[in-house]
Amino acid sequence: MSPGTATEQLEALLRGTAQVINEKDLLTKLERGTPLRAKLGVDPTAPDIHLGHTVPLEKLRQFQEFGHQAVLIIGDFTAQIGDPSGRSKTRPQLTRDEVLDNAKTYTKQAFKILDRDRTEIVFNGDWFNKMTFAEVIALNARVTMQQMLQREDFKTRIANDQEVRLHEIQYPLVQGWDSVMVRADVEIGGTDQLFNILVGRDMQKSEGMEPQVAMCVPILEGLDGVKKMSKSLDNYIGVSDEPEDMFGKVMSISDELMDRYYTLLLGESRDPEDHPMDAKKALAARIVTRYHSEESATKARENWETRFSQRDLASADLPDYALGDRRDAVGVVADAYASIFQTNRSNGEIRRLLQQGSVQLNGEKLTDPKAEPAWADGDILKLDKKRSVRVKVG
RNA sequence: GGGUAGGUACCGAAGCGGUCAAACGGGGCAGACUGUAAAUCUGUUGGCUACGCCUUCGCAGGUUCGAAUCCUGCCCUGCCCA
Repeated sequence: MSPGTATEQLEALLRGTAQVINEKDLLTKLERGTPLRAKLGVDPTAPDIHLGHTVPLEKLRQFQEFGHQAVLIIGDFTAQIGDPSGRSKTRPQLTRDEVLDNAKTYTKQAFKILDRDRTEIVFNGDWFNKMTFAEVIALNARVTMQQMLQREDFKTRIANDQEVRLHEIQYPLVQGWDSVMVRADVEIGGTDQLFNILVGRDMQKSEGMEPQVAMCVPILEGLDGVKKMSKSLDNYIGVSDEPEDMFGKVMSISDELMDRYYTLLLGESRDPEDHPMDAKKALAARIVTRYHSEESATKARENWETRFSQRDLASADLPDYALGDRRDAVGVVADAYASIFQTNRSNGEIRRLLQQGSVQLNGEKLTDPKAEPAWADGDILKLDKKRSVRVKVG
């Protein structure tokens, strides 16, 4: 992509955004022809980034492609406060070590999307950890309580008689101050960040700076299609997920959600002539290609087809499960879940799964919890609809 | 500081001396149907060495044959007042 005129850039940059405050300011800034500083703040509350995070990251990269400077703020400090955005409850606070660990993997993954050479990484702890209490108070004096309480999240919580703790009210302030510190021209964020970003504008104005443009991108829904994609809800597709997983997760979404993913992740709409399933396979393959490679996408697709369309587990590529000490149905299934799928299930739960006909051994339902089948090398053990393993003995 | 309403399983919310591992709804999980879709239907949803046993109803004690339910103290939250 070449820099293009200011108007061309504007048009491209506005694509896929939900709200921009305001377009005129953005155009003015673009017309100056000097590289803009586009800020994106991320709180490393969890190590892995998922497709939900990629929406603003892709937007940031678009700025880079036009020759602008990306400023990625790692909220090592803010992560410890906990962003109340979209939250109905106070977030648990993280320790500094957890945050720094998360930050490391986070940036590594972010560079799957961003151009490293045109990204400036800063930690907001660099300035906040140095602030004196007097300075903190002074920061607080810049805004009014009423302004902070205008925030939707707080309003609803208050309306529902739920607690709002004072430190949460500080969050927008802190995020806003980041904008001052990095002299942001534009701040990118999800629509739930609008309030915080606007506080940044106010802060910059009061510092005599030109206010940043608030650019909000839509929030990506998670696999359930309702709630926002997040690690804690376990409804996410991680950019580091294995190709097979990634492909499978995309295939499990609803058709409506697929349309949403098409626009938000690929920036286009799907061909309504295509069969929804084919469209979904295409989407899945493109996502896998983006974060892995075309080969792994093709492979993932083929394997998915033999496994789920043709239900041919025998020729599918399945993880190997080395039989442990226990040989009874409950023991083996529990162990397989734990060792291969990192899923801990209680014996009672496994017993239920067996009785409900979830488990199959070489295509035969295994319903007796106490059964001790004669396990053989290469047995196909299907734990549930989505999870199967190939048994290895000894 | 005073008054008042509360703290029940993943969430919301019943229960208010035994029949309570705790109604109901949501969510989750599994099965059927299918396109590993949605919708729908069914089952299930504390743990275990399982017709029994153990741990749960903010925490700690107490009353009682017996407590989520009664009493005492403590902790926490909302609301009103100061």
